[in-house]
Amino acid sequence: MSQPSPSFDQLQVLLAIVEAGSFSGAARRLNRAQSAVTYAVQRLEEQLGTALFDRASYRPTLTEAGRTLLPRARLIIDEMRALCDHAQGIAAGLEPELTVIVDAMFPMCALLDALRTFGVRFPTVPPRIYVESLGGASELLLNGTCAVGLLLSFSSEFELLQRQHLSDVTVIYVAAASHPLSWIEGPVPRAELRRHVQLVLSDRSGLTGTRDYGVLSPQTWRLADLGAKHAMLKAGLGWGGMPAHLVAEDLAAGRLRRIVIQSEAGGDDFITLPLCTAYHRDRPPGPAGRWLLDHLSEIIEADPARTTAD
Amino acid sequence: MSQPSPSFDQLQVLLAIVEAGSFSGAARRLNRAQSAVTYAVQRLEEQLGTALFDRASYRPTLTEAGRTLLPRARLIIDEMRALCDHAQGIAAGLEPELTVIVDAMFPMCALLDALRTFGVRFPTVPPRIYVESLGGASELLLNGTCAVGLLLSFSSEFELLQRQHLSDVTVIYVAAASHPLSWIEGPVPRAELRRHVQLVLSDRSGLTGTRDYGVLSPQTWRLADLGAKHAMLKAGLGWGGMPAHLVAEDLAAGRLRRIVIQSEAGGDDFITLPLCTAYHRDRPPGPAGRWLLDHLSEIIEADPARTTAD
DNA sequence: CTTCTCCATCTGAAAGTTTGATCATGTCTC
DNA sequence: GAGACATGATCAAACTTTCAGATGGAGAAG
Repeated sequence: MSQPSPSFDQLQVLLAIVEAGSFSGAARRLNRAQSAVTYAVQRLEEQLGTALFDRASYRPTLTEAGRTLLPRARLIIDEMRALCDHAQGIAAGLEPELTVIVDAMFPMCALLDALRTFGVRFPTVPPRIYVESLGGASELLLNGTCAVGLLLSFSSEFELLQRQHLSDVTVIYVAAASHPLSWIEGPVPRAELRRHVQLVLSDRSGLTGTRDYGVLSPQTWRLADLGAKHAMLKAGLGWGGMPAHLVAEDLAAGRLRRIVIQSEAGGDDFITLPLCTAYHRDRPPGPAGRWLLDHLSEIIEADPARTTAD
Repeated sequence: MSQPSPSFDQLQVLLAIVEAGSFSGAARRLNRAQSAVTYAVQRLEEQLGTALFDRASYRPTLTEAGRTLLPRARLIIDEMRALCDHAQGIAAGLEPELTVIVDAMFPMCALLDALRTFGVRFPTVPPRIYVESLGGASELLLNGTCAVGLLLSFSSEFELLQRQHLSDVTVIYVAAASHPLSWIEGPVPRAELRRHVQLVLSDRSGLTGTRDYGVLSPQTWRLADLGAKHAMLKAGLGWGGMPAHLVAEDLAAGRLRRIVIQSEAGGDDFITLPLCTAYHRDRPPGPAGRWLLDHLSEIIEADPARTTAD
């Protein structure tokens, strides 16, 4: 019973008629004969099983069915146009999609800013964002899952990744306001730190090896997710390092307190980790990926404060 | 340069191939010759300007372009199928859409329940909901904007509307906890009420005429929107009647207090307004509208508490 | 009343699509 | 490793769909 589905072209004719207000007007607009338009509409109506236009009056007017079906037709046409644009972009050398791996420590708001512009500049390249920590992040670049990465550049596998330094992220030590360490006035002696559980971001990939960064306590809980670490810090389950921009709000609101570590030689009481853009040498990104990395460099160069606060 | 857009049929072939895993499998599934499938894919690839399948291996595999384009194709096909279903529903006598006018006093959650089932039962009839108060509601039925209505049945124009009683909504008088009337212990004398501003739901349609319901104070503020009245009551700007089910939460939380009116003859201290379904006699609803009204009757008959609480 | 524009219909011609046969190639079974 | 089997590309012929151009009736405009 169901006739072959309406063709895409028929829907375009339908739209053209509605916009032009008449069959022959649509024919002129489409550079076709009026009889072709009439024919297309007749076939469409036949396939849908319902009249779309009321020809009783001089100007054809949409029936109620036509009126409610119209938005669906418009949607289909828009989607088809998007598909064609997408394909055309691919044909012109753009990536079909852009997979991005972001280290959880990376200042997300800089990336979001960049992606906003990216969406306008490359509407046909849908981005796909992965978030991982430490070695897990570079692994996605190495195994080809992601085309470009925004990473911490201390990882060990230098050879295969092409990297470019971006900026630094500041990691400070914090604990919940309810945590015993918060009660101590002034710098905290290292001996005291060792008596409390430290929450350490870990890494199931094994790529960062056994090296640990900033681990001061013998009692550690390992977490593979920075969000989970954040939550456990706020819950008072331990102390540990966090990127400054991720805890600024909690510090201001008093939910977390900064822990200043008593240092032997008056050294820094925070850690600076270098951020970088990266991609696999064997699979350099296309124009869209290239643009995203360059644009991020510009953004962060223009406003380095992003990585330390907000 | 841009060839004529791909046809809908070509996308279907694309999907069939992906599902079947081979060209000839797709051909069997579509009851067509294998050469037709090959031809369709070739044309599609030519029109899109990019290869979709990698034929190097025995089984054709999607290229990256094909993989990212596939969801778009699927979406278009689904939308087209929805359009056809919609049209088929219309052809079978269903309404193209169902416009419903709901009185603001009507217990919305009963309608939401009904609409949930409605969406499953009539996936091709998109509902369109209007909310108005009093005469404004029946007016939309009378002028043909809406096919069915859920109204208070005290309005005056009986002749043109076909109505069916549903249930009653209980209107009680309330004031904010901060309002002077809330401070009075026990029933409030009418003389006291007259000294405070009463918020009265009004009606710009003029259909309910000059009749007022439950207006007790000479000082009135008229509001055409029940939500606004609710907000102003909570802000303590006056006292007034509200459907019990809309203020139950506020009463429980103490934001609003009920006002019991001292009555001369021990009468009720609340108002009962009859609810009804309605439609214009000249434009009876189709199957979908009919179903919605009947189903609402059943729901409310099964659980009349909906209209008084929750 | 004339002229213009509108849409439906008819016709043959052009374009697009399908079929069935054939071929080269890759996979599976024994 | 040989034969059976399945796959995709290609081609020509039959077929279907779509198109342009001409014609006619009906409403709108002057």
